[in-house]
Parts: sequence; C-alpha cells; structure tokens
Amino acid sequence: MTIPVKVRFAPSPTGYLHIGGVRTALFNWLFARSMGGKFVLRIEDTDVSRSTEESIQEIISAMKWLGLDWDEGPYRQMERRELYDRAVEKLLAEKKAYRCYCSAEMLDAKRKEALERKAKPKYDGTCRNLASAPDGTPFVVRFKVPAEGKVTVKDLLRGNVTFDNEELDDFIVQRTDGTPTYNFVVVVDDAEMEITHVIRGDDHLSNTPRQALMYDALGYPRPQFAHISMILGTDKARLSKRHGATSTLAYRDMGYLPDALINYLARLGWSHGDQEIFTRDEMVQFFNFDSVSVSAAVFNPEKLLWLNHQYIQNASLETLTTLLESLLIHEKVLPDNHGKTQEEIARPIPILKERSQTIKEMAEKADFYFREEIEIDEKAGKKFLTETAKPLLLELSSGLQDLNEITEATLEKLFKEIVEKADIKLGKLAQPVRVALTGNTASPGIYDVVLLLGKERTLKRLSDAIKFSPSNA
RNA sequence: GGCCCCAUCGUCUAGCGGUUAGGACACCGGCCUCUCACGCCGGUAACGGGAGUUCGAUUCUCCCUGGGGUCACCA
Repeated sequence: MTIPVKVRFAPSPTGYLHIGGVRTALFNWLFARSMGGKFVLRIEDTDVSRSTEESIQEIISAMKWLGLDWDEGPYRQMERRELYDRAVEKLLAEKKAYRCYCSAEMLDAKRKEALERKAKPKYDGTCRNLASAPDGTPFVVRFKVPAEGKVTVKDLLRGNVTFDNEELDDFIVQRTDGTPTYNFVVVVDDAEMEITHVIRGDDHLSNTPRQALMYDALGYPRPQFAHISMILGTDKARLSKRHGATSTLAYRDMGYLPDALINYLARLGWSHGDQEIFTRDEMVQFFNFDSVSVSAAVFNPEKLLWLNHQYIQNASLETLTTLLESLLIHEKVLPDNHGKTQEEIARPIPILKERSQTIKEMAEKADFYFREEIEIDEKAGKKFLTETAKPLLLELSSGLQDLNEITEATLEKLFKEIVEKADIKLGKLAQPVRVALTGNTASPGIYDVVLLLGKERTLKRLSDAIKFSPSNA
C-alpha cells in the first residue's frame, strides 16, 4: 500500500509566467499524471506589495493554454492566514521561534558592515535569548535554528545534500505586518496539502535545509524533494527578460503550438532514448526521474522552431485554421470583423504550412491571399516587372482568359507554351508573375498561387503589374 | 567571498567499465527545383585538466579548473 502521489506548482504572482516556471509546472504535471497522482496549483502571494491579480490571471491562462490542468486549486496563500498564524503560535509556545525587535534599518546596517568585513552576513541572534520584551516595539518572528549540527536533505535527483546549521541563520517566519514568509508557509502548505513530492527549480535547493528543519519543528513528515536544473540563456546566464520573450503567452502570440512548446520543454533536461517527438500520452507514459538530467540546460530557440514546424505539419486543418485566424487578426492582416468563413481561412494552409515554422509566419505569408490590394516590394518590382517581362505577363493574361478550366495541368501547359515561344527558361516567366501576384520574390509554387487566387484576382493583379513603374527609379 | 549544485559535439542529449562515442537542432556540401521552403543523401563537430582504482576508464574516487545557484521583513 503506497501513498498516492500529490505534487504542486507554486508560482508567485509577481510577474508573468516565464519559460522556466512552465517547465517546473510541466515536470510536476508529468510526474503526477504518470503516477496517477494529483497536481495542485497554489499561488504564493504572501509578498503583498509585489503580487498582482493580473499576474495570477496570466499564470492561469498560460497553464490553460498549455493544457497543464490541475486537480486542486488555485489556492491562494493569503486566504489561508489562520493556518499560518496557528503554526506561528505553536512555534512560539514551544520556544522554537522567538520575537525579534531589531529594526530593518539596523539589520541592513549590520549586514552591510559584515559584507565589508568579508564576513558571512547572518543574523547575529540579538533577540534570541531576550529576557523581557520591550513594550510596543514592532517585532518579527524568527525561527530558532540549532546553532550546531547538520541537516541532510534527501533529493531524488541529487542524492543526499548536507548543510551545516551554522550556514543557516534564524530566518524570519512572520513579518512586522503579521504576514508570513516563504520558507515557513511553503512548509505549512505542503504539509497541510499532503504534498508527497516537492519538485521545483534547483535555485530552491539552498532553501531546503531551512524548510527541512521547519518540517521537523512543526512535527510534519518531510516530503521527497526533487530539484530540477535551471534553464539558461544562450549566454549561459539564467533565462531572463534579456533573452527575448520569456512570457509564456508571448509564445502563443508568436504562433507556437502549445504541444510543440511542451514537447520542447520536456526534452530540456529529460530524454527517452533518441526520441525527439512525443505525444502527451507518450510523455506521461515514459516520464520518470531516472531519465531527468541534473545539469542546467541552455534554451535553444532554433530547436523549438524546428519542433513547432514538425507540429504544424501534423496538426489537423481545423486546428491550424483556428490558430491562423487568431494570428491573422493579431498581425492585422485581417480585421476583427473580417466575416470570412472557416473554409476561406483554411484555403491557403495546405500550401503554406510546409514553409512555416510558426503560425505567425504563416499569417505573414498568407498576406497576399487575404488582402485585396497587395503592395509590390519596391526592389522586387524593379528587378522583375521590367519592360521585357511585361509582354510575357500580357501574354499570360490573355492565355488565362481563354482557359475555361484552370488546373495545375492547364496552367503548366500554358506557362510552358509561353516559355517555349519566347525561348526562355521558366524562371524568366515565373518570377515576374510571382512578383505580380504576391508582391514578393518568394512564395509557394506559382501554379499553386494562381490556383489559390483564382482567375479573376490573378487577372486583376497581372494587369496592375503591367502598369507598375518603380517610384524611385 | 562562504555554502550548495553541475560538467559528452556550438546547443539539447544517448551512454550506466571494453562502442568506429549514437541521435536531434544548428552549420557546411550535394540532389530536387519556377522563387522560398519542404524533402532526400552526405559531411564537419564532443568525453575540461590532473591524479588515483582497474587488465581496461567518457563511465568509479579525489583534487583543480570552469559554469550555475544562493546568502532579504522576495519567492
């Protein structure tokens, strides 16, 4: 009989949910799902001045977008105050914590001074054994850390990690304003929620001995810990705003598929042989800590792009249509109230998807199709809509008018005839036509473009192109 | 600086004492070709250094070096 697994993701709502946070959430989610356990979402908002409702909503939308569903929560710590207050009273009553009357200013000064002496900045224990309490002075509550001895933290990924108690100081459990602090609430909550495995970034490893001591003091059993590695930027520094878009929802707006992002993040620090692409079910099925790596991983945007391309190729037309529509609006190719049917939105997708790494790119490439009036790239027009090319366009135009059925085969026949008659290579015709129809020198195959635009729009653009003259020639 | 963690191609990684050190992204060639892509074929590229243990170390141990994290009335 084993205890069912219960894990949590506990972000602090002091900014948007970044990629590193998502990966922590993902590993928790994967572990919960693979073990048939529960996944809890808990908002750590005890820092009242920095927490925002906006961040909470952002975190929730990002989790939903990525399909990381939770079984309990979102809990908010500021709604659980009684729980922490009771635990503080208990620590105080059992003399495992004490009131400290030192002012923040005084402590800052001492810390600064210690740093200058190159000594360890550590609380000096002034109030640890105070005989009588000064009247009416504001106080914090500090946890009494044993002066000597060691704490050993058991970590699923790193084995036993031992810290000297001497390295730890009497950390604050409750602030002057009565709000509790992280190293304390995290323990109370994880214990009360019966979290069995604490899976988090390894930036928390150095906090763990304090928390381990807190579990012991409160009489709670310690959970299993698993500290996963951090994600670094290309410069090997921890991923931050400097490394471009770190807001998870920004990836949605850039046209990434949630499954692709999830797959990429899962492979960052986890592997299953040589496999690169996993369905969610496969990830859940294969996930385990034995194949999680402990060293930090550099975030590689190119590989994410490649994966996204793979996912685009395999996504259903329906999925792509929905995504493309929102990106077309987001990129202002179409207005909100465009009135287009799903079929119309879907039409260019088959010829665009193999050359799109993101849906945003797809939207940009679809521009020539969705806009009534195209803008001819100045350089492209100058180079290809020349006086020698225009007669060819004219000829194509009249040939097209005579075609009663436009198919790839009839188009190819028409193009070949014109090319043979003029004794030129296909490219000499195709490029000017391409510029005329799309405004650019790069596009899907020219027959596909004509087929997509249809006879009327093709003829219109051809005649516009024949009238084209470079403005700054 | 103290403490803690980490170390295979540029990047993500496989490897769990004996391998021509494998795969993927990126990069470089070639093929395909109406442009751009896709695709296909091929190539360059790694065990940070030094001591041990062992018949044998990428693999185990220690040291060095390097990188990262952390030292708040932030989480």
